[in-house]
Amino acid sequence: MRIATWNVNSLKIRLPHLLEWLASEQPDAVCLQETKTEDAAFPRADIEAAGYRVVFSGQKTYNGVAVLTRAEPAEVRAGIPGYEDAQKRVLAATVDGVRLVCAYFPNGQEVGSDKYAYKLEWLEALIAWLGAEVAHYPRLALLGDYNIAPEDADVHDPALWAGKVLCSEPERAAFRRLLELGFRDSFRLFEQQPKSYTWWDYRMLGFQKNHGMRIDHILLTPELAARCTGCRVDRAMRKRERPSDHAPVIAELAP
DNA sequence: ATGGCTATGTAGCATAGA
Repeated sequence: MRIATWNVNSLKIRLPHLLEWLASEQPDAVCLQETKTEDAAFPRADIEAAGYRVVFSGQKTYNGVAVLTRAEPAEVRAGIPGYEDAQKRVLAATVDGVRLVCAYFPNGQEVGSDKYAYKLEWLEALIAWLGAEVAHYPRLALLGDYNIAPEDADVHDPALWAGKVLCSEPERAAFRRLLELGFRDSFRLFEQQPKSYTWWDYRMLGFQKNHGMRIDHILLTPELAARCTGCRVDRAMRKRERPSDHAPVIAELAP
């Protein structure tokens, strides 16, 4: 089973990229973030024509998540239970015996800002919820744009980013707390190229210079990690005209 | 040091992203 996550930075703009990528990579399940699309305007027909079922939770302009699956999804739930949030950031579904949680973590803007406080509060709610979920779903994958670079090795210029949003200690501590729930970082289960990133700034030739960060992740419960045979960043679509600033991350799970 | 792009909403810029 091939599962993937991709922050598309507007599904409307990126739909041609997505359809081409689905055809070439043939994933069994895909979690999308930043669809920026209201549910009424979601391009369901195009995605179904490509051979996927799709569920989504979106809003105008900001945020928005979707889960595409080859098989019929079950137990579809939007949001973090008990955490009221107008921002559409979380969507969960079960497919092929795997509980998929698609998440678009808050950016946080700047350490000390209101948005940063919201990010930390949101992280608390997520961790509390997932602590219970992993007991209920031993085969759970948390896929998404975490907006956290877990280690300095995940940042092209750690000195420049030290203590800043995406790299601050409270954010990294939250990531470690996810690991303490038993999650494994699928990317780090395998030997990888140094300076592997998933996001590059549109400005200043960020991609061409590989000035990036690894902020999109696939975390797996131990049972799924034991089945994981590979994880990679797919940079191909980032090289195209009008790309998303994020590249997809793809993990392979043995039956 | 800042921000250089990109997307959206909406009609000339403001906001947000990371």
